[in-house]
Amino acid sequence: MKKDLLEIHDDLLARFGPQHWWPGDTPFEVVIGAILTQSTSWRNVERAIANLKKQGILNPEGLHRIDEKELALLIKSAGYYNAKARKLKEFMNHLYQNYDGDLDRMFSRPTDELRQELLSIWGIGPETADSIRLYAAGKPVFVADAYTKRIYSRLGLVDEGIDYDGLKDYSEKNLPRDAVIFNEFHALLVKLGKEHCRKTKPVCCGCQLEKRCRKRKI
DNA sequence: GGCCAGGACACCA
DNA sequence: TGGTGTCATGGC
Repeated sequence: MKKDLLEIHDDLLARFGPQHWWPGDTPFEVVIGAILTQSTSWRNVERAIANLKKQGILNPEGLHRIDEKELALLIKSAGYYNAKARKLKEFMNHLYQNYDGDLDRMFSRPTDELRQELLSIWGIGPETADSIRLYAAGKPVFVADAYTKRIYSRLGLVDEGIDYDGLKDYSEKNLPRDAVIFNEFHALLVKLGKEHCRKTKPVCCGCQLEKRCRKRKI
């Protein structure tokens, strides 16, 4: 079974090439992007990030100081902007109250404790917490998302009703525990999902995995 | 003009 | 515990 997911990883890597995830110049930028991209296309997030950079506040001090309502207007393009502004401020408050704004200190905590801590912050759920751990902190944890579920399900690897932790556990048990592979595989699954496994497409049309897909709509 | 996008939370039965 | 509604912009 372990060979199975790794084979898919290798197939996708050969097909699409390295994805160079996560887009972001610093770990802090990755954290902000992970929150902003919740249920939102990355293209819309890029505009919001560009606005924050333009204002010179894409750093811990800048986002800690800015007023929540003012922040909401700057990230408007990312959608759900009021909710996301609150989420960003909740994270910043936590970071300053516990680590004096030092992200490295936060990331130095044991991986499991870091997850629990991130989940305790309002607005950070399982996927965002794991995205932060993998792509910002470099921890070897798998990030499952809607594309992972759709693709695994269509390949018949998991049941459609599987939850987030089930997807994550399945992936981690069937792949080498390697941050580089977890990083690339998640990015490749998103790439595949965007191009070939959209919600309204019943199968992964045209891709190398087509033979393995079951012709059913989920 | 409808569907969808790199989720999470609140509320209710 | 599981299902549903809400948050919202922008590309296709």
